[in-house]
Amino acid sequence: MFYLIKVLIGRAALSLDRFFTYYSIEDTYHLGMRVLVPFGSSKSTMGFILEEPKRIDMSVEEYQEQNGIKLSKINRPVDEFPLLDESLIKLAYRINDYYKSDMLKVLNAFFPPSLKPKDSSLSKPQTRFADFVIINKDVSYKPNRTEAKLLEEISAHKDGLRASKITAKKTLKKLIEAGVLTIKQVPLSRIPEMEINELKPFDLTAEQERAYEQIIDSDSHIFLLEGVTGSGKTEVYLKLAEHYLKLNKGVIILVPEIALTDRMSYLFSSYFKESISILNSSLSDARKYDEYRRILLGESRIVLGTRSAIFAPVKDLGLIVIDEEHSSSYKQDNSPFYDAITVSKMRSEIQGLKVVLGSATPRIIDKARAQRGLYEPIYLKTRYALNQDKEISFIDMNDSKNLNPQLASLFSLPLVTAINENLMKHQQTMLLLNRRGYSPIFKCRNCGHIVACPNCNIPLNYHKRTDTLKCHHCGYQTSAVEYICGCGSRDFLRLGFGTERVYEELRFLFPNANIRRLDSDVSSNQVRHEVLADFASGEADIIIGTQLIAKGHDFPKVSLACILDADASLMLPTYLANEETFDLISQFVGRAGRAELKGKILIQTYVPENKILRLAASQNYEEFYALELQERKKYQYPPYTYLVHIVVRGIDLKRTEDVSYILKNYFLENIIDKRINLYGPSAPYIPHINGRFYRQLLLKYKSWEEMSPILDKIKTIRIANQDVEILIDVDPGSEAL
DNA sequence: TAGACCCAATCC
DNA sequence: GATTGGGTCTAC
Repeated sequence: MFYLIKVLIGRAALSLDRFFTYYSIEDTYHLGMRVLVPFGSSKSTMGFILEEPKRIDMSVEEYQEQNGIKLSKINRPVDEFPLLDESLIKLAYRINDYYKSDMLKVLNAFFPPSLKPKDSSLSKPQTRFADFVIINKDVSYKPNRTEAKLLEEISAHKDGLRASKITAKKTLKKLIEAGVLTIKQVPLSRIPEMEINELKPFDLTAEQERAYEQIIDSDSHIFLLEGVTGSGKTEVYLKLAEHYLKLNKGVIILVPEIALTDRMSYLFSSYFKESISILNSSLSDARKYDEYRRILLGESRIVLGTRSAIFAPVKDLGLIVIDEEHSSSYKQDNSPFYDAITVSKMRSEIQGLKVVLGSATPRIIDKARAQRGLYEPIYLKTRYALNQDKEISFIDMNDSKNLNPQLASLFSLPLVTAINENLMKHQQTMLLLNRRGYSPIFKCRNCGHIVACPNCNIPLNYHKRTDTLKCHHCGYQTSAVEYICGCGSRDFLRLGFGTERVYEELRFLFPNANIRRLDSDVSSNQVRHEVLADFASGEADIIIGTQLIAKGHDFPKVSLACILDADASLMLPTYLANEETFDLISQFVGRAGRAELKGKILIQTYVPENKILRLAASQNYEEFYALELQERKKYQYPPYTYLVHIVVRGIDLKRTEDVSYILKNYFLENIIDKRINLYGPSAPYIPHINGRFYRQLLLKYKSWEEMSPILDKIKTIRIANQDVEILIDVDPGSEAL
């Protein structure tokens, strides 16, 4: 009698995306465990058990003979308990099937860094242990005075006292020898005690109460909670989480990014105290592991985190909330290219749980699903404690009346006047420019050459503070002072504006103002926090930033908000350009005039009549939705068709092109009389990144049942062309590179 | 002629 | 992905 154990080898290779079978005499191996197995020439390789081992009632020798195969013996388990339960393994299979990935990449997305299959994590510290001293109550002993004092100290601690905290080592040793005290190894959490403030109990408004009841009572599984900023979605989430916790069920709350988790995590941790785990990328690997362990053991029942928290192994998950569901950060832009919203729906189908998608401006595709009855729509309309009184002006940057040759090109006359007026009133100003660095173009004064990235061949951005030239695409950077043009010149023009330059220009124009800058070049989270805190407290007069300043934060004293280059994102080569522009601008506009102050909004644009800009400025989501839906229909984009973006990349240009044509021919043969259209192959906007050449294809399809099997068979092409990578991005976040 | 180097094949 | 083994290249 023995057990047949199918193991997925934890090494990334096309030919290893299948099971290898081992045997064991013991019944210690179960679904979801990591194990060590001999593999090829290596004695010990990490693998995963993704199917429950099968008991075979004959000897290993007999079985090998009957089936004509040789089985190796499994070495040992890695974990004392399974990391994944049956529902998570089902989820992994579904993700793998939908996103046309491979199991190892999918598992890679599931685990925190220290458990990821690739760096086998065995040598790394996993759980930290510490010695704790506990009292043996059944041993009778007459302590002397010092001993009694120590015993008293220890008994004050319910779970024992940390051995390292005891100074009376001799007494300790003596008592251990006498058997009164024992040393116990206790797993230590690296999670620091959170500063928890008492949160006043609150009541939901009638409208919030209605939304809450509707979600709990309805038979639907997916809800689209549409509510403007300030309509109190967060309070609804809190009460929902509380409800599920009372039912002894777990909850996952997803937020777009760390900057946003601050307010939300403060609120939730104050409310749920030690039963919550907060996951974000700034945690150390060790802490991520500790949190993962707490979730796995059921110590924390509520998980608040960014995209990857959708895989949290929460016990008896009952509810998933996805806040700001329109955020592009829920889509992973590398393999397995999953979208947390799609994954949440899969978890819902597997586990029968409820999903709440919340947003003031839902993704077009989700709004359409709600309209078609796939999601249950819920509205929170009332905006409270907010001043709706706004004055919006569009500044036509083509109109010379608005410009002054003395001023830098991004500063129109009405803008400078408005900032001056606002400064005189001691009110705050926010400026948005979605471009970091000093200038986007670094051009030789002698020969006119524009300095480009050696990897990507797109213009390098000049950064003044570090005096470097940076590629915003691949991260390449080089010193600017030492740069010499091909023509021998060292004299360069810096053209165009990034936030760094706007900051410098503002200092020059308004020397007495207190000005701050916030973009992803502002290095640490700590500093970003300080910048935001300074501005929120009213200490700073002006803040210039990228989209980081548009989202989430509450700045009650802002009365002027300006978008310096509103058209920038309209030009993006994706069908989502309008949607992204609308989101960014409407959110930014929402920042001004939130309290008692009247808000003034200035929008600098070369297309002042553009409808998207107009609707965004007036935060008219419903009308934008209707308009954009017509556009999508006209050009056959989601939700009228669905997309698959295929990227081919390789070291060798010729091979990369060849494979892209192999794919083209393959698709052409297979899409005949199916509702599938093929576009490409084409060279993407940036055809060469980090020494690799890129080509892309786009598929538009109507039916996944038709599309899916065609994508499955790409595996054969992959195997036949291993020198070139083929990336399949189902439901891409942008269909062009 | 040993060692360096490269490529393809294999892994229960 | 890691290792192996075989084939070819190369330097003294």
